[in-house]
Amino acid sequence: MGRTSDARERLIEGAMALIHARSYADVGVQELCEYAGVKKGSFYHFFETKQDLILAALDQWWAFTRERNWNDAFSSTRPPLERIDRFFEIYYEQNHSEFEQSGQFSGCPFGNLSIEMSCQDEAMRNKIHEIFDDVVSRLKQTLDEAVAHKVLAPMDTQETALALWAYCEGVLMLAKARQDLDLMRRLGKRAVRFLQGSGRKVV
Amino acid sequence: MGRTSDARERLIEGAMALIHARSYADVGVQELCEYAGVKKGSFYHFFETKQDLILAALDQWWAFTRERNWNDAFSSTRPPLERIDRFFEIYYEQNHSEFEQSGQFSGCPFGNLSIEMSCQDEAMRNKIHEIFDDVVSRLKQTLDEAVAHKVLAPMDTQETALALWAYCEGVLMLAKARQDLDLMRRLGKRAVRFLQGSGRKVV
DNA sequence: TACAAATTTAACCGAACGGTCAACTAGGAG
DNA sequence: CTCCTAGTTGACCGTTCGGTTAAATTTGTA
Repeated sequence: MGRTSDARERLIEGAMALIHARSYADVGVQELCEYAGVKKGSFYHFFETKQDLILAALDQWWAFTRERNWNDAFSSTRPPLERIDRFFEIYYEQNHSEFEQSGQFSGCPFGNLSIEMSCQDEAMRNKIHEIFDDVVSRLKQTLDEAVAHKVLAPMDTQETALALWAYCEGVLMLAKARQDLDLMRRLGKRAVRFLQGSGRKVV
Repeated sequence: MGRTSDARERLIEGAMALIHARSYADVGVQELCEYAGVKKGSFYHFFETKQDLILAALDQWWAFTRERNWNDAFSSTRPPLERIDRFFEIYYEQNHSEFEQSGQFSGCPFGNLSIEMSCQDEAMRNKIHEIFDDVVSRLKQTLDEAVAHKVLAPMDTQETALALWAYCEGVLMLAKARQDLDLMRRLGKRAVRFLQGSGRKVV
């Protein structure tokens, strides 16, 4: 069988790069193909639709992110609250190096697609929903540990994990709107402080 | 002079409705015109470009939001922390009634456009940046008052206001990704609790 | 009533959109 | 060496994209 071909890989990688920097609707199949050095006919040999490519790209990008960043941030050698700090820090570092390469601060690829597509494409919304749940469950585990170690007061860790992830995405959005990387660094550092208000009822 | 004509108004109103529900790129000039019952030639009589219409629509929508919602939430008759609560509540109520009308939870029109356009259109990014600054400055005023009334510990109110707005947008995004209105209600109620962790250093 | 400005209309532009197709090429397996 | 198939190629489809144009029509004013 006619084997070997990295066209598929190049399409997936290019897709994430282009769409992260712009948007799903703004990047066409033609441009995706040119960027990857692939003819349109080949594109449709590997993927049924443009949506299909993006779904595959989301899978791959997410697996990569999980592997590369999270084993770092959520390493069990760190104290729980430091993991949260590191979690935000890694997001910052990534956007920082992207900024130095492209001169642009594009934010979170999942968050971006989520906003653009959630009301237009159920399959994509579901995939991103799953990814978000995955993040939230790791955050929850960390919070559980922090509560068990008594570095955080007892709280509804599931809800707080959701709130924490919302905060993270919100920080990315706000910093993107201002094209202000330093804001992201500063607001990231506040995450743990917010958490410390979560367990108690102070009047 | 040939006067009267609400074509311009109808275009602006339709633009916000359609683009809020979908996205800038996904809604074309043709569809905008059909929705408003206006021919394309008329569109370009009132607006130079599609971007021009959206810029005008942002202005109008923002003026409307300011007037209608904020005089409520930020009314000086409310205690400061209640204003924050009400701020989140109003966002919830709005999305709730939109959901009942359209069966869809579209999130924040400004946040949505911000994510889609910040890296593609400087004029739009600047407008949204200004809008965000406007929100943040009202939140800061409220926090200042809360600190002065000693219902909140001393803190950097500017940074906290930014964090609060980021949280709000993040909650909108997460709830949109899940199409879960109740999540928005619940996470909104946690906002004040997060604030109470902001002033102190608890170990 | 006449004039001019504001508005509407429909026909039109080239380019790009997502997607299809049939013919062709390159390799590995029998 | 032949056959099969995964992969490649470029021409092509109808539709929509954002935007233009010039002529017609409505309108307020003098």
